[in-house]
Amino acid sequence: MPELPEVETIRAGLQRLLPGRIIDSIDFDWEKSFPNNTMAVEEYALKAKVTQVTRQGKVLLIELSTHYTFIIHLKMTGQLVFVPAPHSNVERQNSKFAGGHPNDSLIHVLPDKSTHVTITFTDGSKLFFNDQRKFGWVRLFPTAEIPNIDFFKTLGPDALSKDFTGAILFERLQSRKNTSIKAALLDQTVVAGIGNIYADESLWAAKIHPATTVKVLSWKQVTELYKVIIFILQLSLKKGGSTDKNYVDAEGNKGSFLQFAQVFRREGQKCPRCGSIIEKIRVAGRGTHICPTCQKIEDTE
DNA sequence: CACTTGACCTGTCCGC
DNA sequence: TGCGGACAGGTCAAGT
Repeated sequence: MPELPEVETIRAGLQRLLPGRIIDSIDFDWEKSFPNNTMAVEEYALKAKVTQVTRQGKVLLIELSTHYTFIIHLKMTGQLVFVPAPHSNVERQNSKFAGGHPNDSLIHVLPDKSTHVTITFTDGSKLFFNDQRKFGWVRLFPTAEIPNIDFFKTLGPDALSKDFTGAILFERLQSRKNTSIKAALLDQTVVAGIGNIYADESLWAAKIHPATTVKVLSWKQVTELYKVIIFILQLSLKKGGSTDKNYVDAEGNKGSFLQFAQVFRREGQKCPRCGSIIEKIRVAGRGTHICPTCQKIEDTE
């Protein structure tokens, strides 16, 4: 369930840790976690240098000096954890890690049974792709061809980019006007980066019932929804994202945003705004958390 | 085309 | 204690 704040936190960590490193070898134990042509990997990934790490929505892009890029989707339980070389005192005594790497234990526990891809760099450091449920994947693509992939062609604006505004959200929602607002927010072709946690939190903050049909929402409501989406995503980014079960950042640290969540995973507790008991219902096939008092279905039909 | 549902997986929890 | 089944949720394929 890494969503935009989680993927961005990982990206920022990897951008500090990876550029300049040279890939020495790649191992994987599950074909679908690393669906790539062996020849292409040997020719364009091995001995390649990492140039930069970027992100589009929930997708991470590790760009290489060979003009190929690793496209990585973590789906629900994916992790990307960097571990310095076991005996690299230089790495482990730098300013941030003075006194030892904050997650020294990872050096000893990784790889584990959820590790499906391991990228080893020439300096002995490693990047582990762990994925308990095996839904995620690491794919190698020519960098120039990425914009032509269907997923990226249809991807909506990144929720934290300048291209995403209240007016744009309202406009893009018009293509999904007969579905629920929750389903529309989860649709990555409308806006990229929102998943179940931030959809529920945003709709609670905007006082909109998740099952509300998109077409009945007013301009004012959509504008308010836009504002709270940005606020919540930025707050989560500051807190290092949400750790429910599996999420950790590039160095194995958990995020603390769920401590600040108002409704997600809080069924049975009081709504912080009105005191009603938060309920868990099902909308768009997903577990959905609402305050039954603050979030009423609007019926203008 | 718009929209919904099931499949992909494994770990966990709940009821019997 | 063990076992079946529901559930967790991002995306795509297949269905209506």
